[in-house]
This record gives sequence, structure tokens and C-alpha cells, in this order.
Amino acid sequence: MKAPDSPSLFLTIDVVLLTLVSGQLHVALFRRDNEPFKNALALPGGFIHEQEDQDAKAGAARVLKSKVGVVSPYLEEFGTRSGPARDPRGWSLTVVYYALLPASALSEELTLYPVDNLPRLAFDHSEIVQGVVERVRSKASYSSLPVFLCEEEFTIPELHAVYEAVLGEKMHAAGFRRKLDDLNVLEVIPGRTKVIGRNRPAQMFRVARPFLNKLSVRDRGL
Amino acid sequence: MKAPDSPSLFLTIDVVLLTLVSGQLHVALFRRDNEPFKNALALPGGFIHEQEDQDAKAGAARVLKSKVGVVSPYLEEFGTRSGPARDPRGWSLTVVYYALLPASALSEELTLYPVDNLPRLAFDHSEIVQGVVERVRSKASYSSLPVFLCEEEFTIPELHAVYEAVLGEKMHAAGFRRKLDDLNVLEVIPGRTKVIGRNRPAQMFRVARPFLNKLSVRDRGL
DNA sequence: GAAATAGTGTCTATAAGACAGTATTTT
DNA sequence: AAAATACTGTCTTATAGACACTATTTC
Repeated sequence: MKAPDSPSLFLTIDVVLLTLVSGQLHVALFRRDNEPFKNALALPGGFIHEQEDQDAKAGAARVLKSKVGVVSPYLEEFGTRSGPARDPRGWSLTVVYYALLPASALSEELTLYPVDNLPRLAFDHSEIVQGVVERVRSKASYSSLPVFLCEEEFTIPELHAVYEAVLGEKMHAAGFRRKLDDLNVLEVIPGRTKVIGRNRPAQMFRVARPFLNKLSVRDRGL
Repeated sequence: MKAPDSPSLFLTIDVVLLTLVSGQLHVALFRRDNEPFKNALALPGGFIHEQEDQDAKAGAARVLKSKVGVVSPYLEEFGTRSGPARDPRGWSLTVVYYALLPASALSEELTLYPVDNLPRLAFDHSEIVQGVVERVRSKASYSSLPVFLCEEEFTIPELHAVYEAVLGEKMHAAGFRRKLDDLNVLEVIPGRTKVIGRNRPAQMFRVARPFLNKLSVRDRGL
């Protein structure tokens, strides 16, 4: 093993930040100020700062904070994309992270695009977003992942609607309740209820402490 | 975005090659010839060769071929490990891949260590192996992954034993057959049977073409 | 034919889905 | 009280595990 002398090999981070706007998954994108792909839309990302970043995930958190202005409780590695062709500047490797937040946590300024009708993106970012969305939908089908798209306090019917939006399919309400129950992620907020129309108010819940930044997973799907 | 001028930031690949020896998962390790961690055991790995490697996965395949002398049909990204402390030479990021092969495909020279009783390893390789083993056990519980630990032709009872070895638990034989069936990964080899003792011979199977290098996954676990 | 493992059929227990019924609010 | 949605109880159906039975070989 000898040290590499490679001016044209570089390392970046990209973050796929997903949120729900009017029942549709959206991704946060930015218009690039510089070459390459100047003026094209791209994921928030950048180079690793080896002075600052304790690891790649910390770099992703820094990108989220500096470019989007948020801290995400859920921030997971998706995987890497690499090769000589994906960035015209040379052989590159990007570590892709994904985060989920409720739209209310995001600035109004932020530009969000529906993932199922994306414009053309810079680099291989279209493929990356598609891959992340697939992963998120898959995880949603057997885990508590969609709770990160909810406000801090929410009702079961609200969460139910979020699951249906992410998965794109109707879920049986009674079964949903029962199966959510054995995920053990939810905590009743005693006394707090929420009235929507002229009907029985729904109990409000929050995410239980152990699952504030990780998933609860089921064996048999939701 | 400005180009990074980072002599102390580098990019490596590591491969966790797992196999089954006498019913126990083993990992292929090499004794390091050079500093850092000279003489310590480590995963096969190395720097990205940006002239040769089409991407990180191709680099992993190259490492497997050159250091272990094998080509693995199944080669998957596990994830990355990074930071300033894991390698004394500076801020490093490694992309970890894992591969599964039957012991018969490996050279006799290769040194294999049982994953549940590992010696001390270089860098953060102990933690990496542990993470990969966890991932492999998890995937084995709902997918066809363990077929990659089998020979090209094998019987259901043999495959059954492989699953039990990986998962470390007894599985009900009749249910195992039925559930394997709807994975659709197996293809009867007409006429070919295998006799073990003085008993009914078992039908031999091979992996069906579409799953020669990818998994078949079940909803409900095996 | 006895022994041994391969493989199947069926019964039972458990979990999921359907659906009806009860609960609690506003108007 | 009517309307509307929240929530629960129970019946039915699908799936998984247990277990007994049949199949095919060697000795």
C-alpha cells in the first residue's frame, strides 16, 4: 500500500431531504451557482471538510445546517455513487445521506420538487433521488420511518394519512392502529386531543424517546 | 464550491468476504506487511485506482480478484466508515463491500477466521466485520442470500443447514421448503440427486438465472 | 424388510383483513 | 338528535408452525 497521489480523485457528500407537501413526497433542490452544471438543479451537497467533519455523517449534518438551515433527527446513509464520468472534474465519490422532516420545519424560501415528477438534475442526482425514494418507500412498509414526516405531536389518523401518502396505497385503518401499536414507537400525550371537524377528537401522540432518531421495525410488514 | 486541497484526505475500499466452514461463518483476513498496523490482521482492501476502477464496486471486485483470487457473483455495498481517527495517516473514508462464497471456491492458502471469535483487527475492521455479519444475518432471515454460500448445485437439506448455520437457529424443515418455494430462486436439476447415507436421495437444485447475482426477498420472513 | 433421511398432506394456532358496532365531539 | 370521524370488538380468512404420513434409497 502506497499513498495515492491523485489530484483528480475527490470526495463529496449529498443529502436527499424529503418532506411531504399536500400528500406528495418532495425533495429539496438548489440551483447551482458554479460550474459544472451551473444553473442546473442539484441536491444540497459539497466536499468533505476534514478539519470540521468528524465523519461523513457529520458532514451531511453540516450541509443540512448550512444549506437548508435545519437539523434532522433522522439522517441515514443511503450509499455511495462513484466513477470517472459522473462529475466532469474527475473521478469522484459521493456519500449520499437522506433525511425526513415535516414541511413545517423547513424555510418557506426552500424550493421543493415532487419526487414523482422531477425536472432534470445535475450529475447523477436524478438517479440518486429515485434510489432514495425507493428505499424510503420500502422502509416505510415495515417500519416507523414515516413518523419523521410528522409534526412533533400528531394523531393516528394523521399518521395514517402520511403512511398512505408515502406508500401510495390505502391502508386499512383498524389494522394500521393495531400494528402501529406493537411497534411501540408512540406515546400518548395525556389529555391532549385534536378536533378536526364536528366529530370525536383524536388522541395526540408523540414519538417515544428511544425512537426519536431511529426506526422501529416490524417482522411482518405494516 | 471550491476544489479541495487535502493531502491528508484519502479514499479506500475494504471487502468482507464471508464463507462457511464447518457450520460457522468465517471471514477472510490478511496480515499487513506495512505500517500502519504492520503485522496486524486486516480485511482485504486498498486505495481506489482511478485509472482502472469504473466505480467503487469495480474496485472491490479488483481487490477480491487480486488479493483473494476470486470473482464473487454477489458483491454488495455495506456502507462507509470515515473520520480523522480510524487511520493514523489522516482523514480517511472507506467504502465497505461484502461478498459470500462457498469455502470450495477459496484457495487453501487463504486464512479464515470465525466471525464470532475474532482476533484483534487493524483499523476499525472489527466493528466493520461485526456490522456486516449483522446485516448478513438480517438479510438471511427474509431473503435468498444464503444460497451464495452454497455450491453451484445443492439439495434442500443442504441449503436448510446453511440457513441454520447463518441464522444460528433451528428452522422447521417443512415450512422452510414451502417458503423457499415462493422465493422462486431454485431450479430443479432434472435427474440429478444426491445420496448422503442409506436413505432416500435428495433432489439437486441450482439458483435460477435471474438470481445468480442478486437476492430474492420475501415479505414475511423465512 | 429395517433403517434412515427426503418430501408431502393435513390439522391447528396465530395473525391479518373485513366489517359492524360503540364513543365523543360539533351543529 | 344528527352527523361525522375516532376507536374497538369480533368474525372470517390467510398464513405459519406442528406433526404425522408417504417415498425412496442402502444394507
